[in-house]
Amino acid sequence: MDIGAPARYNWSGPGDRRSATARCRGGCDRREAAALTASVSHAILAEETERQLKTEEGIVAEVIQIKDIARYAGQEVTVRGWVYNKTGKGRLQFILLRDGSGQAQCVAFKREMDAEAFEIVRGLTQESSLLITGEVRPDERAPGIPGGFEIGIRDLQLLQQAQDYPITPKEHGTEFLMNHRHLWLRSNRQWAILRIRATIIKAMRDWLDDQGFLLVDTPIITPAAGEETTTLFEVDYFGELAFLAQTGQLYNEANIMAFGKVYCFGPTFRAEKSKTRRHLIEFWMLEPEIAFCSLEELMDIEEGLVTYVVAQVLEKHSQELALIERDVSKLRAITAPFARISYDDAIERLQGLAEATDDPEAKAELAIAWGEDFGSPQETALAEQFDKPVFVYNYPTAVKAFYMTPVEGRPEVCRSVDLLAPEGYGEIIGGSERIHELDLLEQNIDKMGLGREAYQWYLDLRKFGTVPHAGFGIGIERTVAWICGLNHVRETIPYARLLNRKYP
RNA sequence: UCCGUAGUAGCUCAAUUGGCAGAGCAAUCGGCUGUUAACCGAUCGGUUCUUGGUUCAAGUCCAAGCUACGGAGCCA
Repeated sequence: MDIGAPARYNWSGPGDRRSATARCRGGCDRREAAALTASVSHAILAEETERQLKTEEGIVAEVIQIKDIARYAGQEVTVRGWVYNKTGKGRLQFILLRDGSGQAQCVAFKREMDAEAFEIVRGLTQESSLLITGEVRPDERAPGIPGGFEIGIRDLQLLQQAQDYPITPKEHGTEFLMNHRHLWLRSNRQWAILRIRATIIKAMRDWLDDQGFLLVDTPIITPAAGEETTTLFEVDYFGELAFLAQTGQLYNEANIMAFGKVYCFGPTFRAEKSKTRRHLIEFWMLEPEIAFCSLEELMDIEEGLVTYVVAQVLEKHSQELALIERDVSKLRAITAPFARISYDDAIERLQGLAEATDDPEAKAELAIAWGEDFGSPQETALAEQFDKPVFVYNYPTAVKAFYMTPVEGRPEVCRSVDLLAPEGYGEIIGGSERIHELDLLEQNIDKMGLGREAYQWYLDLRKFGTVPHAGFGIGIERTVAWICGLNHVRETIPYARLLNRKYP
Protein backbone atom coordinates (compact mmCIF):
# COMPACT_ATOMS: atom_id res chain seq x y z
CA MET A 1 0.00 0.00 0.00
CA ASP A 2 1.13 3.44 -0.83
CA ILE A 3 2.06 5.68 2.05
CA GLY A 4 1.51 9.36 2.07
CA ALA A 5 3.99 12.09 2.65
CA PRO A 6 5.63 11.60 5.99
CA ALA A 7 5.71 14.54 8.34
CA ARG A 8 6.79 15.42 11.83
CA TYR A 9 6.20 18.80 13.23
CA ASN A 10 5.87 20.06 16.76
CA TRP A 11 5.38 23.75 16.61
CA SER A 12 2.75 26.25 15.45
CA GLY A 13 -0.78 25.67 16.64
CA PRO A 14 -3.96 26.43 14.72
CA GLY A 15 -4.16 29.79 16.46
CA ASP A 16 -0.77 30.90 15.16
CA ARG A 17 -0.72 33.19 12.21
CA ARG A 18 2.39 32.02 10.46
CA SER A 19 1.13 32.35 6.94
CA ALA A 20 3.10 35.48 6.32
CA THR A 21 5.89 35.89 3.87
CA ALA A 22 9.25 35.99 5.57
CA ARG A 23 9.72 39.31 4.01
CA CYS A 24 7.10 41.48 2.39
CA ARG A 25 7.95 42.58 -1.12
CA GLY A 26 7.69 46.27 -0.32
CA GLY A 27 10.12 45.74 2.54
CA CYS A 28 7.29 46.23 5.01
CA ASP A 29 7.06 45.04 8.59
CA ARG A 30 6.42 41.33 9.16
CA ARG A 31 3.20 41.96 11.10
CA GLU A 32 1.83 43.82 8.11
CA ALA A 33 2.94 40.95 5.97
CA ALA A 34 0.86 38.61 8.09
CA ALA A 35 -2.20 40.75 7.60
CA LEU A 36 -1.60 40.84 3.87
CA THR A 37 -1.13 37.11 3.48
CA ALA A 38 -4.02 36.48 1.13
CA SER A 39 -3.30 39.24 -1.33
CA VAL A 40 0.43 38.58 -1.29
CA SER A 41 -0.18 34.89 -1.90
CA HIS A 42 -2.24 35.64 -4.94
CA ALA A 43 0.27 38.15 -6.18
CA ILE A 44 3.14 35.71 -5.86
CA LEU A 45 1.38 33.34 -8.16
CA ALA A 46 1.21 35.92 -10.91
CA GLU A 47 3.97 35.94 -13.47
CA GLU A 48 4.46 39.67 -13.41
CA THR A 49 4.92 39.76 -9.70
CA GLU A 50 7.49 37.05 -9.96
CA ARG A 51 9.58 39.23 -12.24
CA GLN A 52 9.19 42.14 -9.83
CA LEU A 53 10.30 40.03 -6.93
CA LYS A 54 13.47 39.07 -8.72
CA THR A 55 14.47 42.71 -8.74
CA GLU A 56 13.93 43.25 -5.04
CA GLU A 57 16.10 42.23 -2.12
CA GLY A 58 17.09 38.89 -3.59
CA ILE A 59 14.13 36.97 -2.19
CA VAL A 60 13.56 35.22 -5.47
CA ALA A 61 16.40 33.94 -7.58
CA GLU A 62 16.03 32.12 -10.87
CA VAL A 63 12.98 29.87 -10.59
CA ILE A 64 13.90 26.31 -11.51
CA GLN A 65 12.22 22.93 -11.73
CA ILE A 66 13.55 20.44 -9.23
CA LYS A 67 14.15 17.80 -11.92
CA ASP A 68 16.89 20.10 -13.26
CA ILE A 69 18.54 20.71 -9.88
CA ALA A 70 21.89 19.09 -10.79
CA ARG A 71 22.49 21.76 -13.42
CA TYR A 72 22.44 24.48 -10.76
CA ALA A 73 25.03 23.20 -8.28
CA GLY A 74 26.72 26.17 -6.61
CA GLN A 75 24.03 28.62 -7.73
CA GLU A 76 21.27 30.33 -5.80
CA VAL A 77 17.84 29.33 -7.08
CA THR A 78 14.17 29.53 -6.14
CA VAL A 79 11.92 26.47 -6.08
CA ARG A 80 8.15 26.54 -5.69
CA GLY A 81 6.15 23.67 -4.34
CA TRP A 82 4.64 21.75 -1.46
CA VAL A 83 6.05 20.22 1.72
CA TYR A 84 6.16 16.45 1.21
CA ASN A 85 8.00 15.67 4.42
CA LYS A 86 9.65 17.55 7.22
CA THR A 87 12.10 16.34 9.82
CA GLY A 88 13.04 18.62 12.66
CA LYS A 89 16.27 18.29 14.62
CA GLY A 90 15.99 21.38 16.75
CA ARG A 91 18.13 24.06 15.18
CA LEU A 92 18.42 21.98 12.03
CA GLN A 93 15.34 21.41 9.88
CA PHE A 94 14.91 19.28 6.76
CA ILE A 95 12.11 19.92 4.31
CA LEU A 96 11.43 17.57 1.44
CA LEU A 97 9.86 19.85 -1.12
CA ARG A 98 8.04 18.53 -4.17
CA ASP A 99 7.23 20.73 -7.14
CA GLY A 100 5.55 18.30 -9.54
CA SER A 101 8.75 17.68 -11.48
CA GLY A 102 10.68 16.11 -8.60
CA GLN A 103 11.61 16.43 -4.94
CA ALA A 104 14.47 18.21 -3.26
CA GLN A 105 15.66 18.30 0.33
CA CYS A 106 15.84 21.85 1.62
CA VAL A 107 17.91 22.41 4.77
CA ALA A 108 17.48 25.19 7.29
CA PHE A 109 20.18 25.96 9.89
CA LYS A 110 18.97 28.37 12.53
CA ARG A 111 22.32 30.13 12.74
CA GLU A 112 22.44 30.80 9.01
CA MET A 113 19.11 32.45 8.51
CA ASP A 114 16.73 35.14 9.65
CA ALA A 115 15.11 34.15 12.98
CA GLU A 116 11.53 34.59 11.84
CA ALA A 117 12.07 32.74 8.58
CA PHE A 118 13.51 29.89 10.62
CA GLU A 119 10.40 29.83 12.81
CA ILE A 120 8.26 29.51 9.70
CA VAL A 121 10.31 26.50 8.65
CA ARG A 122 9.87 24.94 12.10
CA GLY A 123 6.11 25.33 11.85
CA LEU A 124 5.68 23.99 8.32
CA THR A 125 3.04 21.31 7.97
CA GLN A 126 2.65 18.58 5.40
CA GLU A 127 1.50 19.95 1.99
CA SER A 128 1.95 23.61 2.93
CA SER A 129 2.80 25.61 -0.20
CA LEU A 130 5.83 27.88 -0.37
CA LEU A 131 8.74 29.33 -2.29
CA ILE A 132 12.25 28.53 -1.14
CA THR A 133 15.38 30.38 -2.17
CA GLY A 134 18.87 29.13 -1.47
CA GLU A 135 22.04 27.64 -2.83
CA VAL A 136 22.10 24.25 -4.53
CA ARG A 137 24.86 21.99 -3.21
CA PRO A 138 25.74 18.37 -3.90
CA ASP A 139 25.33 16.06 -0.89
CA GLU A 140 25.12 12.33 -1.20
CA ARG A 141 23.01 12.13 1.96
CA ALA A 142 20.23 14.17 0.38
CA PRO A 143 17.09 12.23 -0.54
CA GLY A 144 14.89 13.43 -3.39
CA ILE A 145 13.96 12.95 -6.99
CA PRO A 146 16.57 12.96 -8.46
CA GLY A 147 18.35 13.30 -5.09
CA GLY A 148 22.02 13.85 -4.33
CA PHE A 149 21.55 17.63 -4.21
CA GLU A 150 20.03 19.83 -1.55
CA ILE A 151 19.13 23.47 -1.15
CA GLY A 152 20.53 25.45 1.77
CA ILE A 153 17.58 27.69 2.64
CA ARG A 154 18.40 31.37 2.72
CA ASP A 155 14.88 32.68 2.60
CA LEU A 156 11.33 31.52 1.97
CA GLN A 157 7.81 32.73 1.38
CA LEU A 158 4.90 30.78 2.76
CA LEU A 159 1.84 30.82 0.51
CA GLN A 160 -0.41 28.70 2.68
CA GLN A 161 -0.01 26.76 5.89
CA ALA A 162 -1.91 23.50 5.29
CA GLN A 163 -3.94 22.12 8.20
CA ASP A 164 -4.42 18.43 8.99
CA TYR A 165 -3.52 16.89 5.64
CA PRO A 166 -5.38 13.58 5.79
CA ILE A 167 -2.90 11.26 4.07
CA THR A 168 -0.46 10.48 6.86
CA PRO A 169 2.80 8.48 6.91
CA LYS A 170 1.19 5.22 8.00
CA GLU A 171 -0.75 2.83 5.83
CA HIS A 172 -4.23 3.63 4.60
CA GLY A 173 -7.06 1.50 3.31
CA THR A 174 -8.22 1.49 -0.29
CA GLU A 175 -11.54 3.16 0.44
CA PHE A 176 -9.92 6.02 2.33
CA LEU A 177 -7.34 6.61 -0.37
CA MET A 178 -9.92 6.49 -3.16
CA ASN A 179 -12.11 8.96 -1.26
CA HIS A 180 -9.07 11.24 -1.16
CA ARG A 181 -7.94 10.51 -4.70
CA HIS A 182 -7.62 14.25 -5.42
CA LEU A 183 -4.91 14.37 -2.73
CA TRP A 184 -3.55 10.84 -3.15
CA LEU A 185 -2.29 11.87 -6.60
CA ARG A 186 0.42 13.87 -4.77
CA SER A 187 1.96 10.73 -3.26
CA ASN A 188 5.15 9.39 -4.84
CA ARG A 189 3.74 6.17 -6.11
CA GLN A 190 0.72 7.73 -7.79
CA TRP A 191 2.87 10.46 -9.25
CA ALA A 192 5.17 7.87 -10.82
CA ILE A 193 2.34 5.74 -12.23
CA LEU A 194 0.55 8.63 -13.90
CA ARG A 195 3.77 9.90 -15.44
CA ILE A 196 4.34 6.45 -16.92
CA ARG A 197 0.74 6.41 -18.17
CA ALA A 198 1.36 9.65 -20.06
CA THR A 199 4.47 8.18 -21.67
CA ILE A 200 2.63 5.00 -22.65
CA ILE A 201 -0.05 7.04 -24.42
CA LYS A 202 2.52 9.24 -26.12
CA ALA A 203 4.58 6.23 -27.22
CA MET A 204 1.53 4.53 -28.72
CA ARG A 205 0.62 7.63 -30.67
CA ASP A 206 4.19 8.37 -31.76
CA TRP A 207 4.66 4.84 -33.05
CA LEU A 208 1.39 4.86 -35.01
CA ASP A 209 2.03 8.35 -36.41
CA ASP A 210 5.48 7.20 -37.56
CA GLN A 211 3.92 4.16 -39.25
CA GLY A 212 1.63 6.38 -41.32
CA PHE A 213 -1.53 6.12 -39.24
CA LEU A 214 -3.80 9.14 -38.99
CA LEU A 215 -5.60 10.09 -35.79
CA VAL A 216 -9.28 10.39 -36.70
CA ASP A 217 -11.61 11.09 -33.79
CA THR A 218 -14.82 9.12 -33.33
CA PRO A 219 -17.96 10.27 -31.52
CA ILE A 220 -18.66 9.73 -27.84
CA ILE A 221 -22.43 10.01 -28.21
CA THR A 222 -23.64 7.34 -30.60
CA PRO A 223 -27.02 6.25 -31.95
CA ALA A 224 -26.47 2.48 -31.73
CA ALA A 225 -24.65 -0.19 -29.87
CA GLY A 226 -21.16 -1.11 -30.94
CA GLU A 227 -21.59 -4.66 -29.83
CA GLU A 228 -24.17 -5.56 -27.23
CA THR A 229 -27.02 -3.47 -25.97
CA THR A 230 -26.93 -4.50 -22.34
CA THR A 231 -23.75 -2.68 -21.36
CA LEU A 232 -24.46 0.81 -22.67
CA PHE A 233 -24.98 4.04 -20.79
CA GLU A 234 -28.10 5.74 -22.04
CA VAL A 235 -28.19 9.44 -22.81
CA ASP A 236 -31.26 11.58 -23.33
CA TYR A 237 -30.52 13.20 -26.68
CA PHE A 238 -33.20 15.89 -26.87
CA GLY A 239 -35.91 13.37 -26.20
CA GLU A 240 -34.32 10.58 -28.22
CA LEU A 241 -32.30 7.69 -26.92
CA ALA A 242 -28.54 7.76 -27.49
CA PHE A 243 -25.60 5.94 -25.93
CA LEU A 244 -22.10 6.65 -24.69
CA ALA A 245 -19.58 4.99 -26.97
CA GLN A 246 -18.10 1.66 -25.99
CA THR A 247 -15.87 1.55 -29.07
CA GLY A 248 -14.94 3.74 -32.01
CA GLN A 249 -14.36 0.74 -34.23
CA LEU A 250 -17.34 1.00 -36.55
CA TYR A 251 -16.42 4.61 -37.32
CA ASN A 252 -12.79 3.58 -37.78
CA GLU A 253 -13.95 1.19 -40.47
CA ALA A 254 -15.55 4.11 -42.32
CA ASN A 255 -12.47 6.26 -41.77
CA ILE A 256 -9.96 3.78 -43.26
CA MET A 257 -11.86 3.94 -46.54
CA ALA A 258 -10.94 7.63 -46.56
CA PHE A 259 -7.47 7.54 -44.97
CA GLY A 260 -6.12 3.98 -45.25
CA LYS A 261 -4.67 3.56 -41.75
CA VAL A 262 -6.31 5.32 -38.81
CA TYR A 263 -6.64 5.16 -35.07
CA CYS A 264 -8.91 6.71 -32.53
CA PHE A 265 -8.07 7.38 -28.91
CA GLY A 266 -10.51 8.30 -26.21
CA PRO A 267 -12.65 7.26 -23.30
CA THR A 268 -15.14 4.45 -23.66
CA PHE A 269 -18.01 3.54 -21.39
CA ARG A 270 -19.41 0.23 -20.35
CA ALA A 271 -22.24 -0.11 -17.88
CA GLU A 272 -21.19 -3.64 -16.97
CA LYS A 273 -21.56 -4.64 -13.36
CA SER A 274 -17.98 -5.86 -13.34
CA LYS A 275 -16.12 -5.62 -10.10
CA THR A 276 -12.62 -6.93 -10.68
CA ARG A 277 -9.06 -5.64 -10.70
CA ARG A 278 -9.22 -5.40 -14.51
CA HIS A 279 -12.40 -3.39 -15.01
CA LEU A 280 -13.38 0.25 -15.08
CA ILE A 281 -16.72 1.75 -16.05
CA GLU A 282 -14.95 4.53 -17.95
CA PHE A 283 -11.67 3.51 -19.55
CA TRP A 284 -9.41 4.72 -22.33
CA MET A 285 -8.80 2.75 -25.45
CA LEU A 286 -6.64 3.20 -28.49
CA GLU A 287 -8.07 1.56 -31.60
CA PRO A 288 -6.09 1.27 -34.85
CA GLU A 289 -7.83 0.07 -38.02
CA ILE A 290 -6.08 -0.80 -41.26
CA ALA A 291 -7.37 -1.27 -44.83
CA PHE A 292 -6.02 -4.23 -46.81
CA CYS A 293 -4.79 -5.94 -43.65
CA SER A 294 -4.71 -9.61 -42.70
CA LEU A 295 -4.75 -11.14 -39.25
CA GLU A 296 -1.03 -11.97 -39.52
CA GLU A 297 -0.18 -8.38 -40.45
CA LEU A 298 -2.37 -7.19 -37.59
CA MET A 299 -0.31 -9.26 -35.13
CA ASP A 300 2.89 -7.73 -36.55
CA ILE A 301 1.50 -4.26 -35.89
CA GLU A 302 0.42 -5.13 -32.34
CA GLU A 303 3.83 -6.63 -31.63
CA GLY A 304 5.62 -3.56 -32.97
CA LEU A 305 3.42 -1.21 -30.96
CA VAL A 306 3.72 -3.06 -27.64
CA THR A 307 7.49 -3.59 -27.83
CA TYR A 308 8.01 0.08 -28.68
CA VAL A 309 5.85 1.22 -25.76
CA VAL A 310 7.69 -0.96 -23.25
CA ALA A 311 11.07 0.18 -24.59
CA GLN A 312 10.04 3.83 -24.25
CA VAL A 313 8.95 3.36 -20.65
CA LEU A 314 12.23 1.63 -19.82
CA GLU A 315 14.20 4.39 -21.50
CA LYS A 316 12.38 7.35 -19.95
CA HIS A 317 11.24 6.13 -16.55
CA SER A 318 13.96 4.20 -14.74
CA GLN A 319 13.40 6.60 -11.84
CA GLU A 320 9.64 6.03 -11.68
CA LEU A 321 9.98 2.26 -12.17
CA ALA A 322 12.41 2.15 -9.24
CA LEU A 323 10.02 4.23 -7.13
CA ILE A 324 7.17 1.75 -7.66
CA GLU A 325 9.61 -1.18 -7.29
CA ARG A 326 8.84 -2.69 -10.67
CA ASP A 327 10.98 -5.67 -11.64
CA VAL A 328 12.42 -4.22 -14.85
CA SER A 329 14.04 -7.50 -15.91
CA LYS A 330 10.51 -8.69 -16.72
CA LEU A 331 10.03 -5.64 -18.96
CA ARG A 332 13.41 -5.98 -20.65
CA ALA A 333 12.29 -9.42 -21.84
CA ILE A 334 9.45 -7.87 -23.86
CA THR A 335 10.95 -8.06 -27.35
CA ALA A 336 9.62 -9.33 -30.67
CA PRO A 337 8.58 -11.93 -31.62
CA PHE A 338 5.68 -12.95 -29.35
CA ALA A 339 4.40 -16.52 -29.47
CA ARG A 340 1.29 -17.03 -31.64
CA ILE A 341 -0.95 -19.94 -30.71
CA SER A 342 -4.37 -20.88 -31.99
CA TYR A 343 -7.45 -21.19 -29.82
CA ASP A 344 -7.40 -24.95 -30.51
CA ASP A 345 -3.83 -25.12 -29.25
CA ALA A 346 -4.71 -23.01 -26.19
CA ILE A 347 -7.56 -25.36 -25.27
CA GLU A 348 -5.22 -28.34 -25.52
CA ARG A 349 -2.65 -26.62 -23.32
CA LEU A 350 -5.28 -25.78 -20.70
CA GLN A 351 -6.66 -29.29 -20.70
CA GLY A 352 -3.10 -30.57 -20.31
CA LEU A 353 -2.53 -28.23 -17.37
CA ALA A 354 -5.79 -29.32 -15.74
CA GLU A 355 -4.76 -32.93 -16.13
CA ALA A 356 -1.29 -32.33 -14.72
CA THR A 357 -2.41 -30.70 -11.49
CA ASP A 358 -3.35 -32.69 -8.38
CA ASP A 359 -5.17 -29.79 -6.77
CA PRO A 360 -8.90 -30.41 -7.37
CA GLU A 361 -9.66 -26.69 -7.03
CA ALA A 362 -7.12 -25.74 -9.68
CA LYS A 363 -8.40 -28.58 -11.84
CA ALA A 364 -11.92 -27.18 -11.69
CA GLU A 365 -10.71 -23.65 -12.44
CA LEU A 366 -8.80 -24.77 -15.51
CA ALA A 367 -11.47 -27.09 -16.85
CA ILE A 368 -12.62 -25.90 -20.26
CA ALA A 369 -14.31 -27.45 -23.27
CA TRP A 370 -13.79 -26.41 -26.87
CA GLY A 371 -16.14 -23.59 -27.75
CA GLU A 372 -16.05 -21.81 -24.38
CA ASP A 373 -14.41 -18.45 -23.90
CA PHE A 374 -11.51 -18.24 -21.45
CA GLY A 375 -12.24 -17.25 -17.90
CA SER A 376 -9.87 -15.14 -15.88
CA PRO A 377 -8.00 -18.05 -14.20
CA GLN A 378 -7.60 -19.78 -17.57
CA GLU A 379 -6.26 -16.67 -19.24
CA THR A 380 -3.74 -16.30 -16.43
CA ALA A 381 -2.66 -19.95 -16.57
CA LEU A 382 -2.18 -19.72 -20.31
CA ALA A 383 -0.16 -16.50 -20.16
CA GLU A 384 1.98 -17.90 -17.34
CA GLN A 385 3.49 -20.33 -19.81
CA PHE A 386 5.23 -17.42 -21.53
CA ASP A 387 7.46 -14.63 -20.27
CA LYS A 388 6.23 -12.30 -23.02
CA PRO A 389 2.74 -11.39 -24.20
CA VAL A 390 1.16 -14.21 -26.23
CA PHE A 391 -1.23 -14.05 -29.19
CA VAL A 392 -4.23 -16.39 -29.19
CA TYR A 393 -6.01 -16.42 -32.57
CA ASN A 394 -8.99 -18.07 -34.30
CA TYR A 395 -11.50 -18.02 -31.46
CA PRO A 396 -14.89 -19.72 -31.83
CA THR A 397 -17.18 -17.52 -33.89
CA ALA A 398 -19.98 -17.99 -31.37
CA VAL A 399 -18.15 -16.18 -28.53
CA LYS A 400 -16.97 -13.23 -30.63
CA ALA A 401 -18.59 -10.16 -32.19
CA PHE A 402 -20.82 -10.21 -35.27
CA TYR A 403 -18.33 -8.43 -37.55
CA MET A 404 -15.45 -10.91 -37.31
CA THR A 405 -14.52 -12.83 -40.46
CA PRO A 406 -15.11 -16.61 -40.34
CA VAL A 407 -12.15 -18.77 -41.27
CA GLU A 408 -12.53 -20.14 -44.80
CA GLY A 409 -13.70 -23.75 -44.75
CA ARG A 410 -14.08 -23.64 -40.97
CA PRO A 411 -16.83 -21.13 -40.11
CA GLU A 412 -17.02 -22.24 -36.46
CA VAL A 413 -13.88 -20.19 -35.79
CA CYS A 414 -13.11 -16.62 -36.83
CA ARG A 415 -10.11 -14.48 -37.73
CA SER A 416 -9.79 -12.90 -34.29
CA VAL A 417 -6.80 -12.43 -32.06
CA ASP A 418 -6.31 -11.45 -28.42
CA LEU A 419 -3.01 -10.48 -26.88
CA LEU A 420 -2.57 -11.78 -23.34
CA ALA A 421 -0.09 -9.95 -21.13
CA PRO A 422 2.26 -11.94 -18.89
CA GLU A 423 2.23 -12.06 -15.07
CA GLY A 424 -1.51 -12.59 -14.87
CA TYR A 425 -2.56 -9.28 -16.41
CA GLY A 426 -4.79 -10.94 -18.97
CA GLU A 427 -6.15 -9.59 -22.22
CA ILE A 428 -4.77 -6.18 -23.13
CA ILE A 429 -5.64 -6.26 -26.84
CA GLY A 430 -8.58 -7.65 -28.78
CA GLY A 431 -8.72 -7.50 -32.56
CA SER A 432 -9.87 -9.21 -35.75
CA GLU A 433 -10.27 -9.21 -39.48
CA ARG A 434 -13.64 -7.60 -40.20
CA ILE A 435 -16.27 -9.07 -42.47
CA HIS A 436 -16.12 -7.14 -45.73
CA GLU A 437 -18.90 -8.97 -47.61
CA LEU A 438 -22.32 -7.34 -47.44
CA ASP A 439 -24.42 -10.51 -47.44
CA LEU A 440 -22.59 -12.18 -44.60
CA LEU A 441 -22.60 -9.05 -42.45
CA GLU A 442 -26.35 -8.59 -42.98
CA GLN A 443 -26.95 -12.21 -42.02
CA ASN A 444 -24.98 -11.79 -38.79
CA ILE A 445 -26.76 -8.57 -37.86
CA ASP A 446 -30.09 -10.33 -38.36
CA LYS A 447 -28.93 -13.38 -36.43
CA MET A 448 -27.92 -11.25 -33.44
CA GLY A 449 -31.22 -9.36 -33.64
CA LEU A 450 -29.42 -6.03 -33.85
CA GLY A 451 -31.69 -4.40 -36.46
CA ARG A 452 -30.36 -3.36 -39.86
CA GLU A 453 -31.77 0.20 -39.68
CA ALA A 454 -29.22 1.37 -37.13
CA TYR A 455 -26.37 -0.09 -39.18
CA GLN A 456 -27.25 1.33 -42.59
CA TRP A 457 -24.18 3.57 -42.77
CA TYR A 458 -21.98 0.69 -41.61
CA LEU A 459 -23.44 -1.58 -44.30
CA ASP A 460 -22.81 1.17 -46.88
CA LEU A 461 -19.07 0.57 -46.38
CA ARG A 462 -19.54 -2.89 -47.91
CA LYS A 463 -21.30 -1.45 -50.94
CA PHE A 464 -18.84 1.21 -52.05
CA GLY A 465 -15.42 -0.30 -52.60
CA THR A 466 -15.26 -2.78 -49.76
CA VAL A 467 -11.81 -4.21 -48.97
CA PRO A 468 -10.41 -6.73 -46.51
CA HIS A 469 -9.45 -4.90 -43.33
CA ALA A 470 -8.57 -5.48 -39.72
CA GLY A 471 -8.13 -3.61 -36.48
CA PHE A 472 -7.73 -3.91 -32.75
CA GLY A 473 -8.29 -2.08 -29.49
CA ILE A 474 -5.72 -1.77 -26.73
CA GLY A 475 -6.89 -0.93 -23.22
CA ILE A 476 -4.73 1.82 -21.74
CA GLU A 477 -5.39 1.03 -18.08
CA ARG A 478 -4.64 -2.68 -18.41
CA THR A 479 -1.47 -1.86 -20.28
CA VAL A 480 -0.41 0.59 -17.58
CA ALA A 481 -1.25 -1.91 -14.85
CA TRP A 482 0.88 -4.56 -16.53
CA ILE A 483 3.87 -2.31 -17.30
CA CYS A 484 3.80 -0.82 -13.78
CA GLY A 485 3.12 -4.16 -12.10
CA LEU A 486 -0.02 -2.95 -10.28
CA ASN A 487 -2.60 -5.24 -8.79
CA HIS A 488 -5.60 -3.08 -9.74
CA VAL A 489 -6.46 -0.74 -12.62
CA ARG A 490 -7.92 1.86 -10.23
CA GLU A 491 -4.41 3.29 -9.74
CA THR A 492 -3.72 3.59 -13.48
CA ILE A 493 -6.17 6.43 -14.14
CA PRO A 494 -6.36 9.75 -12.29
CA TYR A 495 -10.01 9.47 -11.31
CA ALA A 496 -11.32 5.92 -11.62
CA ARG A 497 -14.96 5.29 -12.32
CA LEU A 498 -15.88 2.00 -10.68
CA LEU A 499 -19.09 0.11 -10.09
CA ASN A 500 -19.86 2.00 -6.89
CA ARG A 501 -17.66 5.04 -7.28
CA LYS A 502 -17.98 8.27 -9.17
CA TYR A 503 -16.30 10.48 -6.53
CA PRO A 504 -14.13 12.51 -6.57
C1' U B 1 -25.92 -10.63 -9.76
C1' C B 2 -23.46 -14.73 -6.90
C1' C B 3 -19.63 -16.49 -3.17
C1' G B 4 -16.25 -15.04 0.80
C1' U B 5 -14.15 -11.44 4.43
C1' A B 6 -14.61 -7.08 7.14
C1' G B 7 -16.78 -2.40 9.49
C1' U B 8 -13.98 0.09 16.90
C1' A B 9 -10.28 7.39 17.80
C1' G B 10 -8.67 11.66 11.82
C1' C B 11 -5.68 6.92 9.80
C1' U B 12 -4.01 1.56 10.49
C1' C B 13 -5.41 -1.92 13.89
C1' A B 14 -6.08 -4.64 19.08
C1' A B 15 -9.73 -5.92 22.87
C1' U B 16 -9.07 -13.54 26.27
C1' U B 17 -15.21 -17.70 27.40
C1' G B 18 -20.33 -11.97 27.01
C1' G B 19 -17.62 -8.49 32.37
C1' C B 20 -13.99 -0.88 33.29
C1' A B 21 -12.75 0.99 25.22
C1' G B 22 -6.65 0.12 24.06
C1' A B 23 -1.96 0.94 21.04
C1' G B 24 0.97 3.05 16.99
C1' C B 25 0.65 7.06 13.63
C1' A B 26 -1.65 12.07 12.89
C1' A B 27 -2.91 16.58 15.78
C1' U B 28 -1.38 19.91 20.13
C1' C B 29 2.83 21.38 23.70
C1' G B 30 8.12 20.74 24.89
C1' G B 31 13.41 18.81 23.74
C1' C B 32 17.18 17.77 20.00
C1' U B 33 22.89 20.67 14.34
C1' G B 34 22.45 15.48 9.29
C1' U B 35 17.19 13.66 9.27
C1' U B 36 15.67 9.58 5.41
C1' A B 37 8.11 6.82 7.52
C1' A B 38 13.87 10.55 12.55
C1' C B 39 13.80 10.09 17.78
C1' C B 40 12.43 11.27 23.21
C1' G B 41 8.63 13.22 26.91
C1' A B 42 3.60 15.03 27.68
C1' U B 43 -1.54 16.23 26.13
C1' C B 44 -5.92 15.68 23.24
C1' G B 45 -8.86 12.17 20.81
C1' G B 46 -14.92 7.17 20.98
C1' U B 47 -22.88 7.42 18.35
C1' U B 48 -17.61 0.36 18.51
C1' C B 49 -21.72 1.02 10.51
C1' U B 50 -27.45 1.24 11.22
C1' U B 51 -32.05 -0.71 13.22
C1' G B 52 -34.23 -4.32 16.18
C1' G B 53 -33.60 -8.56 19.58
C1' U B 54 -31.37 -12.03 23.66
C1' U B 55 -28.97 -11.00 28.61
C1' C B 56 -27.99 -8.61 35.26
C1' A B 57 -24.40 -7.09 31.48
C1' A B 58 -23.22 -6.79 24.14
C1' G B 59 -17.58 -4.08 20.39
C1' U B 60 -18.33 -9.45 21.26
C1' C B 61 -24.33 -13.50 20.57
C1' C B 62 -29.00 -13.50 17.04
C1' A B 63 -31.94 -11.10 12.74
C1' A B 64 -32.38 -7.62 8.84
C1' G B 65 -30.12 -3.78 6.22
C1' C B 66 -26.02 -0.51 4.49
C1' U B 67 -20.93 0.10 2.96
C1' A B 68 -16.13 -1.49 1.58
C1' C B 69 -12.55 -5.14 0.21
C1' G B 70 -11.26 -9.98 -2.31
C1' G B 71 -12.98 -13.51 -5.99
C1' A B 72 -16.45 -15.21 -10.08
C1' G B 73 -19.24 -13.96 -14.48
C1' C B 74 -18.90 -10.13 -18.57
C1' C B 75 -15.01 -7.67 -21.09
C1' A B 76 -10.18 -3.95 -22.97
